[in-house]
Amino acid sequence: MAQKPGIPKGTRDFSPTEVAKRNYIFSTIKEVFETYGFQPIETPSFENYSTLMGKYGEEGDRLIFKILNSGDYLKKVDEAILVSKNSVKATSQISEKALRYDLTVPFARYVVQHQNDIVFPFKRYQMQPVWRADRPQKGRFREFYQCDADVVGSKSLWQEVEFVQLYDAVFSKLKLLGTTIKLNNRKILAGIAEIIGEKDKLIDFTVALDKLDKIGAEGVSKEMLLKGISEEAIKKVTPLFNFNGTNQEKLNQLEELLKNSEEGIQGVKDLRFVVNNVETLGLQSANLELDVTLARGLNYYTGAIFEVSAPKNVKMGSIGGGGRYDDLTGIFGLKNISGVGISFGLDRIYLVLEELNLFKEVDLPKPTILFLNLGESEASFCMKALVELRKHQIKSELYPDTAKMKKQMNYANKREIPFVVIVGSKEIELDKYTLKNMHTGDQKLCDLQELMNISI
RNA sequence: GUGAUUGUAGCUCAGCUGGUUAGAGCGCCGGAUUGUGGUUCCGGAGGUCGCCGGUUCGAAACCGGUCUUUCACCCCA
Repeated sequence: MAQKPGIPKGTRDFSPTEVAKRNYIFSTIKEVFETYGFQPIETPSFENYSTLMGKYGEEGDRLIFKILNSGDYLKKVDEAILVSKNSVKATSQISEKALRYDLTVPFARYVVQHQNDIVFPFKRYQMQPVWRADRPQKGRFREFYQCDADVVGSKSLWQEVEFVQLYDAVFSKLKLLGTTIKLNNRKILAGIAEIIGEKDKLIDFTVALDKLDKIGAEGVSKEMLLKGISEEAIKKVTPLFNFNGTNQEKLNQLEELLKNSEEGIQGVKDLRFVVNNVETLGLQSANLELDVTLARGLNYYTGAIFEVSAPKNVKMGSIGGGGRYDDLTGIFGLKNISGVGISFGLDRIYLVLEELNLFKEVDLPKPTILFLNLGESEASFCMKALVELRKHQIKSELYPDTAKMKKQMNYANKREIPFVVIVGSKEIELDKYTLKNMHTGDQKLCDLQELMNISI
């Protein structure tokens, strides 16, 4: 009985056209990365279990794909753990490898491991798949690509300015106009938490605040109360629920609100540097928007936080994100190295471009000329011509089987091959080729040199 | 992990409140047309109705479980 074919949940096959479109995005991002001075690295698809675990929070640990040990892996597990059916404890005993969850942690590991060979500040980019054991939904897969660019070993805020420009450059180049680059700073969030006297609830506070545009001011207040944040504190942050105006106006408001928090004031200063310089330099198509509710990846970001949303008419989660982490490599033993980076979500960008019909005509690698196969000696004659054509980079192929002409013509038609060469006994005798233009239907007898002059 | 949702031919889908040989369009293969494709006409192959179990005289249809699809929550790109 034949097995029904299928692929795991949240994974996809890509057709030639899809691959071509994806490559178009890849090469665009890559080109801009290199223009900005980044160099590529690659890391393994899977890392040591211990390298990844505990780096993304409890939720992250759950979403990491673990790889089962080889051999009789249950034999070594403590009897007590097996009996207790404690999955978490058992996992650490039956798995010592796990699939990459993002590109940042492996990069941190890379930097520490190769610190002696790296010239700091180190600017690297990396475009590889990552895996998450998430439940798939719109724009969310279990295998997807991230395109990251990070700088380690520099605390300069010019990097933040450059990353905003880089985002703008890529999306402009992709003709994806009207994206919004949201900018925040963890110091602002920490400052606010300090002002309202809920410093220890920073994470709960920001996670709730992050949902403002989704559940509204009322929903946010409710969630904050639920997390044990006092009513009085919530009252103090209400101005943030209606936070608008230009970036400069927002900065002024924040300055006033945070005047009693040293950290908060530093955050305002940092943001002002970035905002002012981006304003001076200008952006091609993106909008830079200060967003105090932005709180993604707070587990490790310490300074700037970025997130890019697609143009407003497209319903899609963020298509990019990033931020600064002052002690990126600390967990692997290299202290005082600051990192800042951004990421492009290739698969989501693809969906957005598709929805907005922004893929230019993709060049599918397909032959310009198909030689029909009308028999063994004819095929042999054609192969000699093919050798020459291919030496001249002319994409060409011979229909592999001797089949009816209708069938071979059909094949050329379906693959949209623009030219067909017909060689029968007549042509062999004349040492010529009948070249047929599949678009116009015209055909003419020509020699090898004329075949080579085909340009399409 | 929680809550919904989907699953019938290669593809897109019909199939009435359970009733006997499960249909269409497109695609595929062959022929009309043995050195000429896209059009047309004719013919053909292809499905244990996602899987397992239950209810029933009888299940593609009803019920339960499981997998899958899509979506929301959580979280994230």
